[in-house]
Amino acid sequence: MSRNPLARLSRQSDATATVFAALGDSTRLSLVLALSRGNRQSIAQLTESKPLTRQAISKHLRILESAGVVSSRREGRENLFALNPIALDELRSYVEQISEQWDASLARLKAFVEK
Amino acid sequence: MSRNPLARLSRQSDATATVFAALGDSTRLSLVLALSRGNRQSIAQLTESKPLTRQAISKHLRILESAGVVSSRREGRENLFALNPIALDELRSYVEQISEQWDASLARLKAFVEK
DNA sequence: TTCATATGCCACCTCCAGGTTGCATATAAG
DNA sequence: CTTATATGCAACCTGGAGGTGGCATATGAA
Repeated sequence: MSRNPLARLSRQSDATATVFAALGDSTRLSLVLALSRGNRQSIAQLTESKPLTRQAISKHLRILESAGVVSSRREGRENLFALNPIALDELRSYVEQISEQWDASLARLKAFVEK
Repeated sequence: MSRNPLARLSRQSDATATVFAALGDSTRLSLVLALSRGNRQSIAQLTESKPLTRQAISKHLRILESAGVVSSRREGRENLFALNPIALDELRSYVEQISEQWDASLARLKAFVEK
């Protein structure tokens, strides 16, 4: 088990690409936005405000779910969706790791130049 | 100009979806990773370690560039690419805003239940 | 000058993401 | 029981994403 941050990032990168891809569609991003209010919402509710078919929204929700961004639970005849805060945390940590890596290398470069 | 955080998020969301989409491909994510070491690298250099054609890598780099994740500068006969830290900052801020929104709504819910 | 290297541009191919419609089914409401 | 609502599933369509190879061109090296 290496502690090399680049190696760690590279190991995670496939799953991370999936999460990024899930968020890389404006419809899905708007769904995430709608769910970020914290209320669990059914597919029908999430469809109401959007110019798409219920089936389209349903597909998007499945994509978000299989990426771990969202989780669902059947309740009666409706399927209620909510954000999965864990995915947000992982995403944030990934972005921060890349930023830090980048900042570190810039600092190294600066130190070298000023030497 | 509303101060409503959801409205602000929604206004940004199109550009943000583009950035997420740019990072939502494992090849491009690995390019970002390679560039996160901080050295400017040419297309040929970035292609070396990958099982793809130079043209494919070139296309991916253009996508990253038009999303603002990367910037390039022609130098002699080579085109040198580097990470654009601004995009990373914006991404981080977006993820954090969604997280905060989510946390706030959970807190509200908790307060309501415990009332 | 001549040769090798680094890119850009273009045409072309294949496959899947994003949408739609139609039909079946389960559950709530009257 | 009958009707309306909420979803799931499957077939189908279309455009663009991701790759390739070929050829032209600019620049560094011998």
